[in-house]
Amino acid sequence: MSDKYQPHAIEVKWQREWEATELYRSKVDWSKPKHYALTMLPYPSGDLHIGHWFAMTPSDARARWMRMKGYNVLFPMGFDAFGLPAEQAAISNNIHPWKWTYANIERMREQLRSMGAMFDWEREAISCTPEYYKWSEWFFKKFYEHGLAYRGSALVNWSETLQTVLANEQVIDGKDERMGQPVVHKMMEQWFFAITRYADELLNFKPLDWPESIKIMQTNWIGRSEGARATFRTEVGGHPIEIYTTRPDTLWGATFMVLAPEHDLVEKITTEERRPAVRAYVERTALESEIERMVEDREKTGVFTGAFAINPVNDERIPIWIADYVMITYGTGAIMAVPAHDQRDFEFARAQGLPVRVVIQPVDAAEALDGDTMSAAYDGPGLMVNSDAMDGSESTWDKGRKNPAINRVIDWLEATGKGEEAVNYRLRDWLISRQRYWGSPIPMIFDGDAVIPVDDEQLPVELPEDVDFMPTGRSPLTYHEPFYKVDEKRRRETDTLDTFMCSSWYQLRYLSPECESAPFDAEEAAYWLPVDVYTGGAEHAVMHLLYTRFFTKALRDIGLFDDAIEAMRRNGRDPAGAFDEPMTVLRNQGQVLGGERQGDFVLCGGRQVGGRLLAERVEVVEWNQVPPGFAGVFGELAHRTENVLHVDMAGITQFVDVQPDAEIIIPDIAGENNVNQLRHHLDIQRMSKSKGNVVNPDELVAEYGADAMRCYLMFNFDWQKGGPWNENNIKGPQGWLGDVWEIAAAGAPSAPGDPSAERDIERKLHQTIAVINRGLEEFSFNTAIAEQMKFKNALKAALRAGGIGAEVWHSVMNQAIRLLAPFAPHIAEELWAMLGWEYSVHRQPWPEYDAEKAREEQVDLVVMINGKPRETISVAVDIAQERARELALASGAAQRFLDGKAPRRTIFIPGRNGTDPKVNIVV
RNA sequence: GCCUCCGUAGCUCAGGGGUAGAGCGCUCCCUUGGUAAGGGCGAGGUCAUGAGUUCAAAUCUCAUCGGAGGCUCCA
Repeated sequence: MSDKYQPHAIEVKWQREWEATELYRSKVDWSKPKHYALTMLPYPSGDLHIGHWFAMTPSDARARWMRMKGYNVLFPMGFDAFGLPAEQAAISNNIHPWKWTYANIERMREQLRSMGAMFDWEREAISCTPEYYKWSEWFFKKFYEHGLAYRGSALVNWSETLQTVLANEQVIDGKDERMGQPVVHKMMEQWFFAITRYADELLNFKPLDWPESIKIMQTNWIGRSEGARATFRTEVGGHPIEIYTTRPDTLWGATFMVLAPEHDLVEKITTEERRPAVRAYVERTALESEIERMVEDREKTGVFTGAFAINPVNDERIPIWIADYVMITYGTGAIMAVPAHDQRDFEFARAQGLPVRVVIQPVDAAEALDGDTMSAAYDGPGLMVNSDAMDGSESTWDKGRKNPAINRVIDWLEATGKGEEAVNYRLRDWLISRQRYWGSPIPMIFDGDAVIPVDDEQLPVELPEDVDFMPTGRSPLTYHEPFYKVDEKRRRETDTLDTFMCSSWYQLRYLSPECESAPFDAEEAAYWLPVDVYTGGAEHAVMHLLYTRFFTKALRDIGLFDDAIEAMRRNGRDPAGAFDEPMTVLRNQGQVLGGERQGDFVLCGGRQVGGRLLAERVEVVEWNQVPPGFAGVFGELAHRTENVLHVDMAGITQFVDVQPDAEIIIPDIAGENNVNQLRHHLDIQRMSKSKGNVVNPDELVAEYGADAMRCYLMFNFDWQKGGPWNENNIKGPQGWLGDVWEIAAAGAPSAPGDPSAERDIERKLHQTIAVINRGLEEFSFNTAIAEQMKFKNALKAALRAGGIGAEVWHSVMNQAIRLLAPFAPHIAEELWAMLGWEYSVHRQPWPEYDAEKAREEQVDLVVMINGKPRETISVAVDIAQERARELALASGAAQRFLDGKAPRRTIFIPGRNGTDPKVNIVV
């Protein structure tokens, strides 16, 4: 028996043993309750980073805990393997995406194994294999057959850098989320999924236990608003211009209309006289990138089309303008402009000298609003004015029908046929075609104008391997004739599917990755679905997490879960609601950030010119070691750009220009030093290679062992928040595991038991179980581990104090190791074996919490005077209220403060869940 | 600008009307045949600030300040 904890000696050994004995194979067993724990699958970038460990190992601990609690747990793993990086590697390193991806997967599988997680590798799914994407293609076909996939022309986000279109969700601040390069709008014919049809159902989060922030983000993203649609007509030609507004109560205040520059009607209605100006404006807008259009406080620009429209509510003639503040992608791409009550319209009206007419007058304002003098739009409550029959209607802050004025106007619009109630969404349909090679082919064939799906028997349409990667960024499929040419007439679709489509259903493929007759086995789906707990990063809030919800609902409506529903019934389980949502519970982990780094402390000598020092000499010294009489600049190096140092000198930033021939002295770095070697201060921020603050999990495992790593990650952060990396803190969990090892290795004490000491450790054990249970339940891994550490201390103290008999010690150790198993699976397994218990600790039941055993017998009764604690009296835990009051009043503190007088009142607070009982005496 | 979350010990975080807590770190002491270590004792906090509610506020309410994330010409 080894008396020292040596992680490396045991970890690989147990990982092999677990695999050899199929410890983590999960099979359908209708006699047991199921638990499908899922953690987001990685992209095979080639290296597992600390973020993967942080996301996956706590999830693993929780899955293990559920298993010990008696659930049949499925905890699978796979790879989201299509995507741009593979293609970029192909272009720049001349390596085929297949090779690159598979090599990375091989490597990452090994890295994942070193976590000691309970992944069931028999269920691994990889999205870029033909066995997998056959079904991605098949789903596409099903969607197409059911009208959920369609080809449409739309203004799309086009990335010149990536040579592909992107979904709205993939464009951030006008740049692509991957490379951060500008995205422009372009009219293109593309494939879409009709996600907007599910907008309302996607807004229903009632069945979901998801973080509030994600629900809010999705709600905002879907952006439902209520209002009305109305049709204006052009004065000449009578072209209808449909508008959407959330403020139909201000229809009478429309003094002009604005169309988005891309609007279809612009060409038709523009007068000959205005055409040159309008064309110039439209062209200018098209060239502008999204970023330029989004600059804040941008001055409103636009041009008059020369055309007029008739306002249907009052037959008024108003000018039609075009302006880039109206977006073609929102609503109908055309607005009625009500400058008096909409700030944007107001700014535009003032900039262009257009009239402003008040139609909502606030009731109790000191002065009535006047369109000619007001300095900002008024969007508050009031009474409708200048609105014919609607005058006097009360408009409130409420939106939609809840607002009496809006309600009345909508009724009137509908009665007169001038408009109708309408709901609008910010959400657009999901653009799913990508002009890339490394993705699932879209199983469609063009035959002239006709579009024909590929026969099921011919699926999958396989990606050809013998393609040439050109540095143009164009997809190789577009010039690979054997692929696209079906025959003289017919041509295959060369666009591929957005990888988010592949990851929208991977939780289903895990159920039966080998299944050849269907995307998933109905029996497996009936047993395992839905996912009970899903863990992963919050960065997927509005992409993956919205798409996969849509996907599940679409599959349900197409009827693809019908067999599973039938199987569920057959096995006596109620299928109600089981296939409405993919994941019942969602929790997001935070991010592990780079650690903070102190800048060098520097002494800079040279001559002072203006506000800066031209340094001839810079020396790195010990913190605050400034020679007496030193005349230059000294302090922490806060920042450096090229040769300019920002030195923090007692809180004031001093600028130091290091001269080209200056002498740089850095004692830690041998040889001649240069300015680039100076270490400047680094704030806590994301880990990235360029910042040089990335940590490598493989090296850490080699140094500390997987168990210590797992425990450090769980202990040192609030999991749902994340935080800065601090390697120094690994010592805590490492020392704890070492202590546990020693305690276990020490063997049972031979002394006879003292019932009181044994009762104490037993009580402590059960109190610990309660806290760990709660910690795991709530993803509060840090508190669970802190409690284990405390228990270790108690165990150690008890052993030193003596009085624990062999029988109790064995029972306590047996349970303590089981408590440790989910967190540190290797050491737990080793100690379990070392103490002679049967393989495996991971097949043991979780220790049962016994409230009776956790109960304290004696507690301190706190005597408070006017709410301030003054004295404690040791009493029985179940002390009666009357007795407590008596004891409190008799206490020295009470006597002193009361000084013979009667108390004004006394308040008894019983001790509940661990708190002491109290009596507050008000004097 | 709007929405959400968060400010508790040096650090990372629990608690959440009723005595201010944990781990790490730190001080001091012991060990010097576990030693690039081990053991023991201890110090550390106006719970961001201000007001209100209450017998009692770190906890509830409001305001202010500070931090993180998301949305943003959304008609």
